[in-house]
Amino acid sequence: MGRQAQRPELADAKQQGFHNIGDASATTGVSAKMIRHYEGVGLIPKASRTFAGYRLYADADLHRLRFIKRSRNLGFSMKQIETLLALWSDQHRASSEVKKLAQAHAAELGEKIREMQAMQRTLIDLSKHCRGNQRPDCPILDDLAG
Amino acid sequence: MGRQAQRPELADAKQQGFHNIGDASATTGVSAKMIRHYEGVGLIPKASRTFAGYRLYADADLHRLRFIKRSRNLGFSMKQIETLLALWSDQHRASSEVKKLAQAHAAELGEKIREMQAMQRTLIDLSKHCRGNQRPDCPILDDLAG
DNA sequence: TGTTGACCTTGCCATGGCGGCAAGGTTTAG
DNA sequence: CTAAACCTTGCCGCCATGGCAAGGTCAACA
Repeated sequence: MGRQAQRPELADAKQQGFHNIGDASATTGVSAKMIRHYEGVGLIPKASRTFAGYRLYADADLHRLRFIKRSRNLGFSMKQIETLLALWSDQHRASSEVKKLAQAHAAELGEKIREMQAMQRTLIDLSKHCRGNQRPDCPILDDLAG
Repeated sequence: MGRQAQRPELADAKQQGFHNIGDASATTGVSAKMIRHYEGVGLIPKASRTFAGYRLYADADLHRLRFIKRSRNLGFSMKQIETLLALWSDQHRASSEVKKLAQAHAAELGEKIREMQAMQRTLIDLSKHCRGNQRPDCPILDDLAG
């Protein structure tokens, strides 16, 4: 007990404040699958491992994962998040760069929103003109048929 | 000349009002690639072929392709379009079914629009609070970092 | 101590709608 | 006859994610 067991390792690491991928997933909201994927594509550094090959995450890694999660929640693409992460860890960044990226993304969103609203308007409009009863005549189909 | 050449076939078919895939693509706005794909997944029937294997499309096929194109333009999924096509060719359909599908899709769009608007609002809000200058301090990154 | 069940590992396949490229056959115009 | 423009099939890529399978590891409990 005073000495360490031969190769507990995971338990050891946890006592030293590390987390396995399940814990990391649970506390960051990023699925284990995606954590591995992010590692694969280089969004996060390669995790250290236990003797048995289990991935280990320190608090800084969890922080980074939460950053990614929040960025995804705002709809940023992986490529954009790559840039955001670089800016985040760059002490000499200009905030204008971050702002530019955020505004560009907001504009992209606006574009998509406008497209979808146009679709929605058309659909609602068509629906208004459709009786929606047991009869087959339907202005919606007529419109789609041209 | 009076007699037909041995195996013109494509020229023959065109004279009979058929179209090759290039023409079909040009007149419907659906890429040749996607026309083949739609055939593969059963959205459109298997095209007839010339001796040489070139696909041939009659006007009814073009009509169907335009229907699909317009449906895609309104954001319907392939699965939904499958249903729409079935309703279109069903003389005994109830227009209520079409309307229900259109309204359901409009609702889906509304949901996505709302999500994206929420993202956009957050981004714009964060951007407002960011100076956007040469200095590194940035509320956007601060927010992403939690 | 042995077993069980919950974890972890890698790797491959699927999604949705496309686009692109390659290697080959066909047609048409010059 | 040749060159260009078409057509064919088939495979790979995108993006971000989920699922499944076959195997190794670990923790807890009897």
